[in-house]
Amino acid sequence: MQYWLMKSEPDEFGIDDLANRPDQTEPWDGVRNYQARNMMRDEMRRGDQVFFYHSSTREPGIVGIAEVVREGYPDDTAFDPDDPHFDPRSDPDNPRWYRVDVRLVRKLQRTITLSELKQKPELEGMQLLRKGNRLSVMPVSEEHWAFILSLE
DNA sequence: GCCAACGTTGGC
DNA sequence: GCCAACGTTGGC
Repeated sequence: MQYWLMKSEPDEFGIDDLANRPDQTEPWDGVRNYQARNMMRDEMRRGDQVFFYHSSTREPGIVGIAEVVREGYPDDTAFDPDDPHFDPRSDPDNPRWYRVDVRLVRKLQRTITLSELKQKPELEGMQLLRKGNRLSVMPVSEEHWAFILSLE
């Protein structure tokens, strides 16, 4: 099993939105970055655990845990001209963009904030904390996963 | 709202 | 294939 972190802006789709979805499950669509696409298409497996991270908000940080329940499949929001993530270069016969489905495992008891994570020497080298990191989907090592959970 | 960092695009 | 211009991300 592998561990991941996925970012979402709570104004767009937050942890409570996931909690309120049918079966607490949501397709993670709209990602238009090749590195993130490759991970969703090729690497994420059913049962993998995911930190749900709130970005671009007053207090950015990890707010919950989700789980991959469906492995990579084409993101058909790219085919819909009315969708904000429409991409005319993605062809249904040769899809450019992929998504996975994730289901809520649980909300954390509290937000583990970015500023708190930055202060932990144990997390040195974590991708989330690297300068200029903009990936919305990234792997988390087992050690970092366990350490972060111990902060809760 | 600012701006640094980074990815993508497209002319050459 | 290079690289300048542009758009986006995301913390602050």
